[in-house]
Amino acid sequence: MSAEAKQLEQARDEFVAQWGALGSQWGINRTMAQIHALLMTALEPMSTDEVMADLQISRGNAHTNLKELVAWGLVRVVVKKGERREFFEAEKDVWRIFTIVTRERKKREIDPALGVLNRCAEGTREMSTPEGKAFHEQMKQLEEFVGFASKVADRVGSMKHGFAVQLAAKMLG
Amino acid sequence: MSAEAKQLEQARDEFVAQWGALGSQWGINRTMAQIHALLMTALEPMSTDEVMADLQISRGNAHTNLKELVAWGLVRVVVKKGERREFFEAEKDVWRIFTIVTRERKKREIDPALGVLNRCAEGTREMSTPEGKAFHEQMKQLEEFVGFASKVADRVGSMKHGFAVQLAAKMLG
DNA sequence: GCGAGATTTCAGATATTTCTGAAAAGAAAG
DNA sequence: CTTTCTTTTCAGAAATATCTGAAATCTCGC
Repeated sequence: MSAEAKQLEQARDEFVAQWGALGSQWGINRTMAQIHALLMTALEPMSTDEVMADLQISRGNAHTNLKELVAWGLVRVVVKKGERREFFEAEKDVWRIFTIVTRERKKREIDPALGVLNRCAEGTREMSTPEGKAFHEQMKQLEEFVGFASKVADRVGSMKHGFAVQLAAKMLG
Repeated sequence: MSAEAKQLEQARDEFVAQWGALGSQWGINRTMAQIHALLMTALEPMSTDEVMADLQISRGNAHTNLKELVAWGLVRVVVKKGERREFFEAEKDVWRIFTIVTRERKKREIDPALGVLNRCAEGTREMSTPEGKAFHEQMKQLEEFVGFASKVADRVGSMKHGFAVQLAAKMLG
């Protein structure tokens, strides 16, 4: 193997390992993040067995996390002709990855919060004591803000790349 | 206790419990999120012992998480005259909470990612094989995007509320 | 319908994170 | 300096999350 190939392998290994570590920080399963990193930097779709071998993980683990990535929409199943096995291919376009993650995180992090705040604000609407009023007020403010974040996430998550770039330019300019 | 006081207590308990559960989703320790919820809805600063009693947790746990919240900047230590103990008070302004969390998450989630991508892009800059070029290209695109996210986070994290509202209006309008 | 190859599931094993409780260290008051 | 109240630390316990490996299920070609 050439020196360059070795260097590439090393860089890719670091990327996979570190992306996995970062995943943990992001509240994403380490293995799921590693598989994502592996597929993002693969030239060809990979089979479950290839993923297992590369990351040294069990079939069950590989399977579960591949399917989870497919559920997120970050990975597609690919069928090759003449092949009975499934192959997996990651979305590589950075903007698409971002919009997918935005939508997914909104669903998991923002929407449930909004539900809680709604109920807590509603249940204390008519209160007359200072404690009750203060609590209701705090819930209302949180609800308003999170509701706003929800709208922003929707908007950003469905933006076309070009439009986002324009908006960003305005923002940073 | 009046019916209204009971209802309030119930609403607050739900808020604390659910905010804690949400914390987990967000990659934040459950207890830390619960303490934050408790303090955000407290009229007066609370002592460690009050927090322990309300949440039914140990002193070590209460202490560690209170100090972590102080380190984030979401909670302030308050000294009352004639009192030897420390009291704790949460930041209640929603926009300030948001900017604090934005800065903290940037530091923990975005900056380290940028470091990894930088190194991986640099280490493969001069490669000549298709594999090497493709990998380098992918790293460069990720780096560019995450670098951009970093700038946006900085900008948002230091915006005044009024300005953010204006920008948001443009964005959602 | 049967066999071969592939996917899916899940009980138990591991690893990781979080919590407890008590001991040590610190700090104000006398 | 000593007492008393408070904060801090941390080893071991408990709770959670994740992974393994093998058995069950599915699916295609014949």
